[in-house]
Amino acid sequence: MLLSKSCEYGLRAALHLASVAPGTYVPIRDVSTALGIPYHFLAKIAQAMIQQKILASTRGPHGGVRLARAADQITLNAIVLALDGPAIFEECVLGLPGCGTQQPCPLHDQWAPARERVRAMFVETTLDELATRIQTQGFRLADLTSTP
Amino acid sequence: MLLSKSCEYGLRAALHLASVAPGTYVPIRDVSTALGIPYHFLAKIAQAMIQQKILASTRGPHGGVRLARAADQITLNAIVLALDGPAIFEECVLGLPGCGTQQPCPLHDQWAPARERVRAMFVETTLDELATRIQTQGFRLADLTSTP
DNA sequence: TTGATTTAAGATAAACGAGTCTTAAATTGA
DNA sequence: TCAATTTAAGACTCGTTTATCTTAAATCAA
Ligand code: SF4
Ligand code: SF4
Repeated sequence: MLLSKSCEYGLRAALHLASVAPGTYVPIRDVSTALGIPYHFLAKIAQAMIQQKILASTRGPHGGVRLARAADQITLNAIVLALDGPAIFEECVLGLPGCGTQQPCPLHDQWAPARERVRAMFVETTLDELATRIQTQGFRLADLTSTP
Repeated sequence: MLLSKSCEYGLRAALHLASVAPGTYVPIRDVSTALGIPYHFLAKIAQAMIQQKILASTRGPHGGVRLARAADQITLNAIVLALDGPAIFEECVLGLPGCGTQQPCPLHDQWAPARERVRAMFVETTLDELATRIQTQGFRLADLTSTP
C-alpha cells in the first residue's frame, strides 16, 4: 500500500468536501456516512488536517469541517505530506537508509524517475480538478458495492 | 512504504546472491551479516522464497541458499510477487475496492499509468542486470553508515 | 558413528497501524 | 439558562507486521 489508510481516508474526505458543498461546514459524521469511513477514525484524521491548515472547523449545531482554502489552492500533495509525511517520496525501494545520488543502490536509475512521476501526480493535481470530474463525470469516492 | 520489509530484505538477499557467488550455496547467516538483516527473520523469508522456487537450499556444512535459476532468468517482479503478492500493482491509490476501468475513481487517469511504470520497472529488471552494476560500479546493498 | 554445521518449522514477543470508546469543550437554538 | 449538537483530545483495543527464540531435521567430515 503506497499511502496509509489515514491518508487514503483524508484524501477521499477532502475530495468529498470539495465536490459536495464548497465553503460550507459539513459534519464529520456526514462525511463518514457518505464515504463509508469509520467515524471516530475519520474524526482523528480531520483533527490532524485541521492542525495542518488543510481543513477548518467549527463546533456545535451547524458545525463541521470545510476546506481551509479554495479547492484549486489545495494539491493532493499537501494532504499526503500532512498525513504521511515526505517519506514515500524520499525512500529507497530497497529500504536502504541515506537515499541520495551519493550512495545509490543499484535500482536508483529506474526507481528515482518512477518515484518522481508518482510525486508529480500528487503535486500537479488539485482538489478542484478532481471535484470537477466527480461532478461532471460521476467518478466514485466510495465503495459502491456495499449498502448504497 | 511501497514494499514490505520482508520483500525489501528478500530482494536485497537475492541481489547479494546474484552478485557475490552465482551458483554456490551461501549460508543465510553470511547473507544476514553482509546485509545487516536480522538472521532469523531472513531465514523465514528465505523459506518462502525456496517454496516459491526463487531460491534453492541444502543443509549441513557447506550448505546454504542459492538462486534456483540463472540470475538473468529471475526478474525483480518474480520476487515481489512471491513475497508481497500482486496487490501493489492492482490497488487503487485511494484504497477503493473494485479497481478497474468500469468503476474508476477520479484519480484513475493519472494513477494507472504511474502504477504501470513502477510495475514495468520490476518486470523488466533481472537480478543479473543489477548484479552486474553492483560488481562493476560498486552500488550498495547495505547500510554503509553502520559498522562497516 | 559422532559431532559440528546449517536449514526447517513453529512458538513467542514486540512494535506498529488501524479502529473503537469515553469524556471534555465549544456552539447553537429553544 | 438549558439541552442538543458537534469537534477536541486522548486512552484503549485489536490485528498485522516485524523480529526473536527454541527445537527438530538434514548434511557433511572426521
Ligand atoms: S539509490 Fe535510488 S533508490 Fe536507492 S536509495 Fe538512493 S535514491 Fe533511493
Ligand atoms: S480508478 Fe484507477 S486508481 Fe481508482 S481504483 Fe480503478 S484503477 Fe485504481
